[in-house]
Amino acid sequence: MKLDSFGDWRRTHYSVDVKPEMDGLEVTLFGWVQEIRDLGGIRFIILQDREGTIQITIPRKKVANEVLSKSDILQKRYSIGVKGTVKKTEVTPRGVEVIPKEIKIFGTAAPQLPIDITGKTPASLETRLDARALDLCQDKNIAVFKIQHAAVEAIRDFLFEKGFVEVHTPRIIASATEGGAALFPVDYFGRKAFLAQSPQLYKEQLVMSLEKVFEVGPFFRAEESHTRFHTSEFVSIDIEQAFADAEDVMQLLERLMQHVCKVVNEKCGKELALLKHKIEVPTVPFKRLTYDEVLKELERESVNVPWGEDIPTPALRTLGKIHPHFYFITDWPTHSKAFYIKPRDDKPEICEGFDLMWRWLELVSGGTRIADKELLIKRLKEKGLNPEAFKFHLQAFDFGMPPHAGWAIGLERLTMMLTGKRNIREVTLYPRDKFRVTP
RNA sequence: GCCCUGGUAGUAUAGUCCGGUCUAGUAUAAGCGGCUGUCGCCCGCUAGACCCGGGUUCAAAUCCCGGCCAGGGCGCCA
Repeated sequence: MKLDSFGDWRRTHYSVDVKPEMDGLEVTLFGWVQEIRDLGGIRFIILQDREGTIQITIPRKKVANEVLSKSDILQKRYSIGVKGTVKKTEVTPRGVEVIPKEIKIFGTAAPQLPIDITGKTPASLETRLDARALDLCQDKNIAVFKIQHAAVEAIRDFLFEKGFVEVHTPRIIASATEGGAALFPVDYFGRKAFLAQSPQLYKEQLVMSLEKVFEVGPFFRAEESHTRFHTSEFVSIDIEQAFADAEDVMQLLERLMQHVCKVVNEKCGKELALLKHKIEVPTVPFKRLTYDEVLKELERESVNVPWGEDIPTPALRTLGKIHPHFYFITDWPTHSKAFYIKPRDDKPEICEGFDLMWRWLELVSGGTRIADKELLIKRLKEKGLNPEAFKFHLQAFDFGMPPHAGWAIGLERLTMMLTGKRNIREVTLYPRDKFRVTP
C-alpha cells in the first residue's frame, strides 16, 4: 500500500484534550486505530494515542468520498492522522467525537496481531513479552511506565533540591570488584572486562570531590536467580553523601519515599485507577526494626533464622505480613553485609547497614561506609577478597576520604510497589533474564 | 541449579485423571457478507491447533521416558 506523506500536518491536540467545549473546532489528531466498529451506514474508529482515546465517527452518507474510501482500508494498529471537526454529542461516554475531513495512513499493521490490544482476550506474560512493542501499546502498560516516569522525575527533583549532583559512572569495569555476585564478562579489546553490577566503588570515590552524588542507570548481574523480583539487567537509583552516616541517609530516604508516593498519587490518578491500584502516602519516620528484633518477631511466628544468617525469602514473606508497609531493618550482623559497610565502633559484630523493606520486598539497601583504609583492607580479607584487586579503589583512601553513607533503590521493585504488579518483568520495558535476551 | 504445575488455532481456554464418534468443543481475533449511534456492537458464513523426539498399544491430545520452554516456589544473589 502507498502510504501518505506526513507533510505539513502537525498535531493540534492529544485525544484526551478534545473537549465538548471545542464543538465546531478543527483539530489534527495523530495516533493508532485501536478498534473499528462498522455498523454499515455509520462507522466508528477509536483513535488511540499516548494519552488516551477519542472516537472518530464516519457517517457514510455525510463524509467526503476520499474519507470514506480511506476509512475502508483502515485496520487495527494502523498509524493514522485525522483532520476533522469536533462535535459535541450526548451519545459517547466522553461527550465528544470527531467527524473527519481528511484521513492519512502513515503506517500499516498485520491483520492478525499476536495479542489482543483491547485486552478482551488476555495473553500470557510470555506471549506479551515476545511481542513487547505491541504489548506496550496497551493502555495499562502505558500507565505502568508513566507511573515509573513520574517516580523517577520526583526522585530527581527531590535530590536536585537537596543539592545532589547527577553523575554517570562506568558500566565497563576491570575486575570483579565486589566478589560474591556473578558478573557478565566482556571482551574489551582482547582484555577481559565486566559489566558493572553496581556503581558502589565509584560513587564512594566521588564523595571526595562532589560530596553529594546520585546516579540512575542500569546494572548487570549474572545470577542464577529465577524469581519474579530478579532480572539480570535492572535500573538502580544510587546516592552517596559525604559527611553523613546511615541515619542521615535513612531520613533522606524516608522523606524521598513519602514524596514519591505523594507525587505519583497527584500526577497519576488516572493511571492508578486504570491499574486498580492505590498508593498510601506513608508517614515519617518509618518503623525501624533491628535485625535482632526481626529474628524475635519471626520466632514468635515459628520461623527460626539462626543469628548471623541472611533472612531467607519465606521468612521475609512472614515479616511482610506483620509489617504490610515500609520499614527499615537495621543493625545487621557485619559479616552478612558487603565489605564496605561500616561495623559499629562499640560493637564490631554489628554493622551500620540497613535495608528498606516494603512488605516482604527489599526495595533499598544502604548504610554508613567504611572511610578508614586499614579497616577496609581488613574487611576485604575477612570476606575472602584480595586487596590487590582493589588497589585502584583503595588509593582513593589516600586522598582524603570523608565519612560517608548512601543507598541504592531498585527502580523496578519500586515500580512494582507503585503499580501493584507482581512480576518484575511487567514493569521492565524489555526484561532480561537467564532465558530471555530478546526482543 | 532444585521442586511443583503446565505446554491444544493469532490469543485465551475445554478435553488429559479413566486411551477409542475428538471428524478436537468454546470465546475472541482474522477473512468474506449484512446492518446509521456503536462503545466488550450485533447477525451469517469461511479458514485456523494437540511443543519436539522416542516408547507402550489394535488404537495416543490423553499413558511412559527424554528434551526444550513457561508460570509459581526454593536456592543463589553488595
